[in-house]
Amino acid sequence: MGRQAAAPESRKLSAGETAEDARTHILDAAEALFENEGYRAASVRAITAKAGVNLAAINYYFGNKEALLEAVCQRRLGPLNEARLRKLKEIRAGARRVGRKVELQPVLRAFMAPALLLKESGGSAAGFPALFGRALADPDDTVQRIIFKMMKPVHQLMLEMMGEALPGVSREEVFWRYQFVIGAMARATRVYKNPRFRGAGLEDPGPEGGVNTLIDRLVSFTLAGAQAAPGMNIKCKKNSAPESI
Amino acid sequence: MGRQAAAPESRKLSAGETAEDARTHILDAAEALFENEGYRAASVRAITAKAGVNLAAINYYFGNKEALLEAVCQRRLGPLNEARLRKLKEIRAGARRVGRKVELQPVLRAFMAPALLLKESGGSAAGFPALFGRALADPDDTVQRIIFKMMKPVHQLMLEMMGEALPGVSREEVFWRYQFVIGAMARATRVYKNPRFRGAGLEDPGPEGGVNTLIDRLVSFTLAGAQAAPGMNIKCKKNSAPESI
DNA sequence: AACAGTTTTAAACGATTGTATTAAACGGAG
DNA sequence: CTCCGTTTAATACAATCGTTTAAAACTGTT
Repeated sequence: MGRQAAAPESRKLSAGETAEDARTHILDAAEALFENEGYRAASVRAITAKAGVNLAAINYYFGNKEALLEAVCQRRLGPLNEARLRKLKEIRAGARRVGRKVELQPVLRAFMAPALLLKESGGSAAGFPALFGRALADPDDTVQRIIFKMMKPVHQLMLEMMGEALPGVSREEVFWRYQFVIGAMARATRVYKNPRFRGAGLEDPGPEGGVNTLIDRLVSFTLAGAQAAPGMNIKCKKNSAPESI
Repeated sequence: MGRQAAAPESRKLSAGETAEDARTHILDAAEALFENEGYRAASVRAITAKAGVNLAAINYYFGNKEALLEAVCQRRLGPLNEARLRKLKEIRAGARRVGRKVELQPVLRAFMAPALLLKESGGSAAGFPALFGRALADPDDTVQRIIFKMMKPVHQLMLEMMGEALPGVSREEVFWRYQFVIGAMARATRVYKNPRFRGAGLEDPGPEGGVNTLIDRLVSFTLAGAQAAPGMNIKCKKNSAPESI
């Protein structure tokens, strides 16, 4: 714990802002490597090499590798979750104003769109959704704790508003439908524009292969799924006709 | 590469079957540790210690750690995918027999049920679905290659049959809906019975908290999602009334 | 009992990991 | 210029990684 909090706090750089540059370069390199290799596999040596800084720079600026991961996530997930919460509360306020219950579709869109829109934000942020999609399933406890802490307010509000939008559906049922939404979105962030899936049934990006199309598909899928009547599909495999339409 | 294929091939053990026991103990320990720690983080020392065998046993029986992961996956995913393919072909044959198109609901059930049913198969296999759910998002290339190779036949048949069950839906659209199905299922395998999510909006396991309930929820959600009309939810955010129902 | 093949053991290998240390280079203020 | 706080640099550290080696222990057969 020797040099605790050695990060610069005086902030009186003026000329080249080199310190802020180094931090940013490290964050960018770490984001890219965490996305492609995972948290554990991305070594501090690889990160510092890619960032063009010295090996010790990570410990100097962030303390340790775990704090770096937290900073990487915070940089993107902070504004992203703020946008989500703002939009969700806006939706709820709008519904209150006209004395109606919250509508499910804009809620799902408010949750998913900000994340996927990062994908076409030219800069280095484009890689974060995939990184986050990975992190959701990362076995590392460090990753899980960081993600869970940052997502908790969003999770709570989403569960509350989905519950309101789905009257008569039990809390447990709402919980699971929200999990399915998360799963579908997380999968999308990892598959979209991933060269591994090129040609695996997906020939061209298509005439409308942009992120907006993907968001529409996700919202359409999860909206119908979350509104589905439960238990309709139990034990009707043999006697009924195969299709109706 | 020194001792290539040093695995026992003569198979003339008779008394205690100790060799097969060691292999099985290693597979069980590796399965549990891969599930909880991930492929990279689960060291061969931890695996062999948990299995109660010598450190060198993994290299002796499997060659290296990567081959061990492949064996772990093969042991569960082999029979599992066989069951899936058998059921899917059965469904298709049944549809052909009556001259109709394949129905989507049994297709989704045939894909998801065998995997989730492992969760309540008392033995060590119960941990595999979560392991597989993780592996789907694992950043490690080794993991991805193994999973992709084993899943390819299932993926191909699923895409084909979902395409048949969804006439008029483009191949690209079918591809994405299948990805959403995979994502929802993968998320379910990792959340179900995970102590981390206990109390996060899910108070009790509920009176019907078994795997069958989860499967029904998944099938219900993904069936409605995959059958949803696409693009219905575009551009209706501002001018229309906040809610209609 | 002596042998041959299989399995288990203890020890060590080189490589890589995250972090700590210590000194050198930098840059504006006095 | 000199000084001082900040940043960079090279190097070393202990720990752990997957794998290899060679000898010991065990097995059933002759």
